Amino acid sequence: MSDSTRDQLITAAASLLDSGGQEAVTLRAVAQRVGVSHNAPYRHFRDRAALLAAVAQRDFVWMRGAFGAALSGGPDAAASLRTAAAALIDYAHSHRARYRLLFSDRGLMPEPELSAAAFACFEAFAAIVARAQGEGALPPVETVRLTGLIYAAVHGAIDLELGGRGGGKKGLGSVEATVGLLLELLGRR
Amino acid sequence: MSDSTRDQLITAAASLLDSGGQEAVTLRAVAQRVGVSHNAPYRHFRDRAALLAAVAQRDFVWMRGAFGAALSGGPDAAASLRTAAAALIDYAHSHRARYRLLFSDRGLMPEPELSAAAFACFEAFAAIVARAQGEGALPPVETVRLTGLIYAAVHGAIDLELGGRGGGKKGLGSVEATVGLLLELLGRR
DNA sequence: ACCTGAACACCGTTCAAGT
DNA sequence: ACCTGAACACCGTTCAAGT
Repeated sequence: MSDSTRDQLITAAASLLDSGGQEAVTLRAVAQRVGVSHNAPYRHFRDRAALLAAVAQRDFVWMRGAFGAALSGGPDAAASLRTAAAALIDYAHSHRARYRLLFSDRGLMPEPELSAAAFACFEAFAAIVARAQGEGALPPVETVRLTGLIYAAVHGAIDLELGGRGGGKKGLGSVEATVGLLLELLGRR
Repeated sequence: MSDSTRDQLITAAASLLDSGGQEAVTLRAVAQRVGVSHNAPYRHFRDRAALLAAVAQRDFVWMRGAFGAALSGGPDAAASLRTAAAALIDYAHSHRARYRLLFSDRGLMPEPELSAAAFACFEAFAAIVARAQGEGALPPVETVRLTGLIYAAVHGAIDLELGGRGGGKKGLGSVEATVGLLLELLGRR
């Protein structure tokens, strides 16, 4: 059984994002990869943005699963937190354009299903933070706010690097080092 | 004395960024605002990216000045730090597309002058962090790394909000609140 | 229900000229 | 040195048909 045309279009778009970035994802190139005419995608997606949203949707679900696995897999919540952050960083490095599609792209969020998937992903991360707070590895402030802070810091470090703003001459270390510093400083009490 | 055509093109591009975002900045629209033919910009900029880089360059210089003013204007370094962060947040809210151009856009940084301006801006921010450390308001870790962390967190909070990822349902507060929480937690020792 | 081919309006960029 | 008009290759999107 082969995938449906719709699934093939999503897969082709994701692959083009990886190999050539956002600008490489033209509906014509996507259609060509699947072997359909250049406007066949309009039978499955409202427009280009909706196709990209479908790619993001799929990845948000995967990411949520990775966070869930991190929570149940570590020896303690602090380790789970580091595992989750590492998963996010690895994903960003392996799929630069897709990372930005999920976490930076404006004009994608109106899709309600996508917002829900993004929210579920955030909640899975928050569950790890909550447990780490319970274990005393993070300060006992309101969990949502603390999660928002850590999420923002990790995202910011990744995004600056992807945009070429973190590079060598500024002297700031890797994304991993920045996140490590944050967790270390938050852990001291 | 009117501005040079080059300056007028930069101003027109910045204005279009504010009113319609990146996609509104077509060389044709820019040229039309200035009253020249649609390809006159090529006499002043290598291509569209170079024009956008010139906009970013101008704003990086302004931002560096704002950081410098924050450093010399506050009663103490902690206040200067909050002023600098507030300036960044205000700029992001007032010029959404321009903020992303400066801090997220890939494929802009190759321009060496722009990299230098971005670096100078970061250094001005680092000077504030260093003084805050000297006053005991921030932990005594390596200044570059701490600056990178704070920069990343502020940027991440802003970028998530600009991308629609910070919004209401997640329950995380405003960018100001997130940054405030970070500085509060870093200040406890 | 799904797909195709032609067409439209729009871009960035290049080029041969013009002053 | 700076600007113009025509042209090229490329897009997203729409539409009238086809099976």
